[in-house]
Amino acid sequence: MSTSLKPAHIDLPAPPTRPDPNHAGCRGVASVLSRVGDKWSVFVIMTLGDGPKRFNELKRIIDGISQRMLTLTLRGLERDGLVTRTVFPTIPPRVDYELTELGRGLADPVQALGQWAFAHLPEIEGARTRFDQRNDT
Amino acid sequence: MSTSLKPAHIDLPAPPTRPDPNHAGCRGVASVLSRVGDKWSVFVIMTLGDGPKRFNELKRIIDGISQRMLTLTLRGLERDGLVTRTVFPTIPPRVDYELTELGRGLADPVQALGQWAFAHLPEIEGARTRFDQRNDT
DNA sequence: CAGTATCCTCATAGATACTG
DNA sequence: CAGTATCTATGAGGATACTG
Repeated sequence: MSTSLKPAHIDLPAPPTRPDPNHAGCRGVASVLSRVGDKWSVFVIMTLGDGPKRFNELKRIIDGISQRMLTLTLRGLERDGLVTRTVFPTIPPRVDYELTELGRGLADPVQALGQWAFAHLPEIEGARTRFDQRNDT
Repeated sequence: MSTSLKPAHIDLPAPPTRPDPNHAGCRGVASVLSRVGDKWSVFVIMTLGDGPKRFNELKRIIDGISQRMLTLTLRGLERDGLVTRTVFPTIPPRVDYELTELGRGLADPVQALGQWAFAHLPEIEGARTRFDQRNDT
């Protein structure tokens, strides 16, 4: 595997000079947002939101994700204690992924953000269009 | 400038085959989370949370951010309608950045996520340590 | 002061092939 | 079925130098 499970963007840059509580929080936020904001984690968390799923089940539902990326995303989430990985030693093998209590807790604020995003998507897209028109030609 | 203001990870991959409402929401979420989850946007949004700031003021406060990345991040946020950029044609020039109404609205769910992150950071770090011990040898 | 313009590096993510 | 292994490209992000 070429990609480490401890990506650089999770262990963040230079510590703040001021021990500002806002900043301490910010580092934590950013650490979680890096995890949650990467290309696929949200999809996986949301998909697991309505019950445990198997590997290829996730792959089918999320569509567009490569096998490799699904594996890496799941390992990352597992590392952070957000999902559990349960292996059933049958033939063919079966592996279930499920949100932990922690993972379900994370799903809430993420969904809040999601609802905000959904509600304001028209505004944002409008702003993007206007900005691009001002700057394109 | 080598980096586009319309990064590929914001205009997302293949559209879902099923018009699942959950999925439509997910794409929106992911779009915003990509913006919010990139390396610096959260810091900027949070820093602007307590009032407008100037370019170098932001650069000093956020520390670790390069001039280039601050510029790009601010442009991205401006493009999405989350911050305004106000130029005072004085000498030396002065440019103020400020959260828009939209930006302040985003700050709320982001802070919610941030508080969750801060509250559960010990759990997450514990999980990471245990995972790494299981797999490092 | 507030940026652009370049150059460079390395991590992220896709495609493909192979395996227990 | 559920992964690993390998190769490759793309582009995010840093360093530095220059400018209105």
